[in-house]
Amino acid sequence: MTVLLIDGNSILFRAYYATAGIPGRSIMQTKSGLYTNALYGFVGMLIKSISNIKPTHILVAFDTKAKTFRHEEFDDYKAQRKPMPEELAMQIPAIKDFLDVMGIKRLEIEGFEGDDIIGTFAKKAKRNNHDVIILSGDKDMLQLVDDHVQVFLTRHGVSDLEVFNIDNFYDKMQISPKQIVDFKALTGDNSDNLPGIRGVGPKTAYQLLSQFETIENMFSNVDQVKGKIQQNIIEDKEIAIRTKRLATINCDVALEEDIPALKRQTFYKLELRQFFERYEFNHMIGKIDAIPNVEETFIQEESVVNSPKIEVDYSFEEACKCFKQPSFIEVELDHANYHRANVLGISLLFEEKGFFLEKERLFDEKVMQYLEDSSIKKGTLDSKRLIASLAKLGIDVQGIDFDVTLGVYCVNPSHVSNSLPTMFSRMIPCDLPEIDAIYGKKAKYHVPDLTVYAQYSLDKCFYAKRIKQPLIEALTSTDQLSLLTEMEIPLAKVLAEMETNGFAIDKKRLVAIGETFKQEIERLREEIFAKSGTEFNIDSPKQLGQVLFEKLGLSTGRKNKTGYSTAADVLKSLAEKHDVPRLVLEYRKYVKLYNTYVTGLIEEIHPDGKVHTIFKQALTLTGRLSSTEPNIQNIPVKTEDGRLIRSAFVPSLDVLLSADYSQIELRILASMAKSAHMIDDFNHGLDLHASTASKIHDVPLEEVTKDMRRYAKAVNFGIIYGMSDWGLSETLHISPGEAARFIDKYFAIYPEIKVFLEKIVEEAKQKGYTTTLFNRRRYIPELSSPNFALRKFGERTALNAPIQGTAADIIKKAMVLLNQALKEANLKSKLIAQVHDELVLDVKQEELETVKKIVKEKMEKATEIGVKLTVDVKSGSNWNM
DNA sequence: GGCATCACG
DNA sequence: ACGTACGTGATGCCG
Repeated sequence: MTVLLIDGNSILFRAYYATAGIPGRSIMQTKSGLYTNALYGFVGMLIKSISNIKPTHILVAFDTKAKTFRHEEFDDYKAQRKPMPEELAMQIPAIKDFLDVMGIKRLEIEGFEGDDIIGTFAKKAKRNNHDVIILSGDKDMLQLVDDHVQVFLTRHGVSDLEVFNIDNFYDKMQISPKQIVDFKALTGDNSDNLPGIRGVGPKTAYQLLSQFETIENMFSNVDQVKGKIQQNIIEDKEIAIRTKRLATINCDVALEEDIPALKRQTFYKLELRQFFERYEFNHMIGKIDAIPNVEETFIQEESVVNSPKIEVDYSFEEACKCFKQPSFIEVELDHANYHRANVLGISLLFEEKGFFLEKERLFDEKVMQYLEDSSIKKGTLDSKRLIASLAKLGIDVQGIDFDVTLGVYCVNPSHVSNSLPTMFSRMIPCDLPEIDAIYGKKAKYHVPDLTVYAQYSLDKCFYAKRIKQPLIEALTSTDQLSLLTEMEIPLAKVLAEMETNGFAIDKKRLVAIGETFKQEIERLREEIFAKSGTEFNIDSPKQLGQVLFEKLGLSTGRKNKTGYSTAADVLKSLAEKHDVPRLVLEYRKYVKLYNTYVTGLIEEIHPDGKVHTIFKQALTLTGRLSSTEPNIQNIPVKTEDGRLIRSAFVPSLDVLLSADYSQIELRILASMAKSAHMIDDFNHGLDLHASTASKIHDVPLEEVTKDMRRYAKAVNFGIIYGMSDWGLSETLHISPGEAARFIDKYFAIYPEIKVFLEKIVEEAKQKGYTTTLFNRRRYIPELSSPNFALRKFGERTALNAPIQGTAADIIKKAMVLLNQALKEANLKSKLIAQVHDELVLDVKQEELETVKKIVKEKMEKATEIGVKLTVDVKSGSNWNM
């Protein structure tokens, strides 16, 4: 039996200072701003120790903030010690969490230091003939070394340890373990603020201890000490005796627990893995298997799941008998992109039994009836994926009333993960494999045996079913259930239809446009080479930087992590001085258009001549959608050449219709802040930016110049993003002073806005999250960061998220209402895209006027927010309108 | 796989 | 003194 006793505070300090405060390197943090450097060092040290020492019992002892008997006895004890840095103190709860996850005993006792707890347990352990290893960064611990006790001291960092035991002790220290305290009594200890005997340094101390062994013996024979030191010894005797007493570790602390309480408990890989994910120690996840558990091997089944999992039943007849019951359904596909995939089959988890139906079975009448029966409720992991996948087989899935991913998204958008095991294990113990473990990834992608993916599929349902109730409870308690059931779940169906509808692309036109871009690129490339006098890879920021800043000697602008920035604004400022930066900007524009929007887009065209994007419904932290494969939310619009790309987006019916909310975020701001002026301007159909400009400059509306409007517009937008005077000055190319005056003037005009912005940040700080009109939450942990920049970031996020999120809510509601209205009116026209504040429809010519009316009506009336919502509707033969 | 860049609202 | 507007996705380079 080996007992490992760890001096928690001492190791923490070592771990913290080993990686903090190195010039030019900031303290390790997670994305959300949690400091993790000490945690990281501690975790690494502990895992290494467990692996090497394989202790049966472990204790981590901590100091408490309370005073100890040493303070009672000596006011100045450790008086000069700086307080623990805040960045370290805040990591302690995480370290304690880690110990709990690892099943390791931890202890702190008021009135005693960690040392005393360790000394006491060491004494108990050796009485029972256990081997003891003490881990610390503090040399004081060396006094505990004896024939049963070894001390491992940190040397560099926390994982490089030096072993002290009874055999090597004298060689290393030239004194015995017991003399450590005598040595301190003679020389004093600066770190504990303990005085020694004046004039006695290490050399004299060694000499005195070899002569007298202990200080008590020395005092009894002080006449044998020569010279001036004798006088000091006599005068400082009491001080030295006190120092010895204070430096001596108390090995007789009255403890309730004995050695058996330190026995290591089994740890669970899943919990540990969750812990590593939470603190972004990603590379440690792969090492979990190597950590010896209590029984050396991980007990996989024990209490990982409380109820036995359900085995797949392949019997079709048995499945049919359950078709009156609600179920959880998951579809298995042979491709990551469900629009390009073939259905392998579906798993159905009923109340007690689970089945897998292969694709062919889905066309059976009884199955189709079950799936299309809206009165029988079904839960899913991703309803949009299920609906779209089965729609291709001609099955119109009905009755979906739950979607666990959307449920988690509503509870906390940051809890949604690409990895189902990660997402599930936040709520319940989960040993579901990663999808890559079933299908492989990249080049290793393959469809495994039916039995493999069928069981995997059913397992997914199993976990989904188990977290349904906790999710509903969570959503009910936060008043978010209707956000899920009345907004997100109905929207999933609408989005599935939109994606399936697809957006038609005029490929010939796109190719032709691409040809002209290609020529431009070639021409610009030659000219750049000629004017810079060298041939290089213009696409490499590194090489471009060398040419611009070294060869051509242009003045360097911003720097970034890898070198000098060659970003657009930097090149723009250089364009006046030299042709090359101007040409590079042109070149980049065409390369972007060609690579991303010609070549890239063409690859995304399906055999039906359309692109079928995937709207990510549970990804953004604000509630917006995002779009991938291809992203149809960032198709160029700002430049003439860019708009050519848009002209290749065409109707598959007769005509395209685009409807966009006019300045919806500013209207939401006006509404939330109850800004009378701003609400009035919007309700009277005024140009808000012009109106703002007129108020700022105190001129009539007619006298507002273009520049005045442009400035006002920048301020209006900046408000939504939580701008600073500096940020505004950068975008407007004015001085920060001028920008600050603009902002002051703005708040004087709209005082309610200022109050609102302050209130919303304050409330977010207090609650830890923000909410939208429809109770969507975004948690903002950065608000409590000690890091100034992160905290400021949190504040900007806090005022942007409710606005951006409410806009997202409103258009989502409008989409559900609009889709419903189009169906009820039996129209063939259909929704095909959403771009945050814009909806695009593919319209039958004869329905155009009707559809325009319905779209405008549904969007403008989607929600009443106390400010008029205005929608502009356009139509055309392509998306460039 | 991270970074820089640039497309959108 | 800090470090600098919110939210996304696709691409090419580079270690």
